[in-house]
Amino acid sequence: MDDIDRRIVGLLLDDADRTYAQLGREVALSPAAVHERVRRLRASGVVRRSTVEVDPDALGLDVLAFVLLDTEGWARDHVFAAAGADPRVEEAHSVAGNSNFLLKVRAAGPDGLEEVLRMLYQVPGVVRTRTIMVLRRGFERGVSLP
Amino acid sequence: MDDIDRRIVGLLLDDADRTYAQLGREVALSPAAVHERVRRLRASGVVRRSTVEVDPDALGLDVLAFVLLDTEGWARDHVFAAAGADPRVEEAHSVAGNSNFLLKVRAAGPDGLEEVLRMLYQVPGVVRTRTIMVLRRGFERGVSLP
DNA sequence: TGGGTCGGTGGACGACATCGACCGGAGAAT
DNA sequence: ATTCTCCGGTCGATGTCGTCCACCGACCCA
Repeated sequence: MDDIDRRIVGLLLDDADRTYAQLGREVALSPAAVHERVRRLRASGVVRRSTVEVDPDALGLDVLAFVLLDTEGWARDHVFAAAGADPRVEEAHSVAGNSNFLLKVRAAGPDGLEEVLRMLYQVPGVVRTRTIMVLRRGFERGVSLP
Repeated sequence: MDDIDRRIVGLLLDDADRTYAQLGREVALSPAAVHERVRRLRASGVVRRSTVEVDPDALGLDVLAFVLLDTEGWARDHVFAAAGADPRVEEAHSVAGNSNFLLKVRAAGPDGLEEVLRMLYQVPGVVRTRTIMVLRRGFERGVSLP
């Protein structure tokens, strides 16, 4: 994980369609050398997978909300399992503060969000939810390098 | 944007390295037909770009937090602009509830997070922040189709 | 000094993306 | 009802690119 690796990761984060020849030109290496570095970045788990960034609205996913979850007792494993099983929950974190968990939920309409909330109340230990509705998305980008 | 398009998007979300031949087999279409559909999905903005999912820890980004932002007056444009200029802010949303904005911040160590907070207080209108620190990431996946 | 290892180069090969020519079916207009 | 048109598909050709292999130089340590 040297500086060249970090530059390669940064370039791939920006656009994973770059060819090895292009990457090689940008980091002053042969295509084969870049190929080998990327292979190792993937093998070591630094690069997990390549995916595609989509417009949620185009898929009808027009509701975005963050849900704070309050629980009683140790509920982490149940919460993560239940949340992970619903594709509408994009993220789940255990957090510090007044609540125990924070989920990011994206759904097609308010009904979808409500279904997620109902599902969450089935989870043993969950006693309260507080939903922060997103009015307007400023931006959503993934990890990006400085 | 028919059902086949949705299936293609779902497959690309899962793994964008699939060849057109593979995609074609999965949706019962020729490689060329899939190629044309993907070209149009990109042109129409449904698919924005292809990127790579990385392990934040491998890049030293070990701090994740959500920051609730309280403002006075109309501060949206300033907030989004300032937040967008800092690569440590991965998301920024205008939200309903007790606070006006919700940011997702990922940094290398607590110092990076504090720098982001200091930067935010420079933004005209910002009067308070509340930071929700993530103790443990359950999962972070992007949009996924049911 | 000399062998071993690691990471790089260059070239060859086959797979794949990409394009063009052709084709068939659904609608619209006559 | 028939013909025209257009959209979206298949098929096949071509050039680029990913991928592998053999070789090489630098560096480390005995």
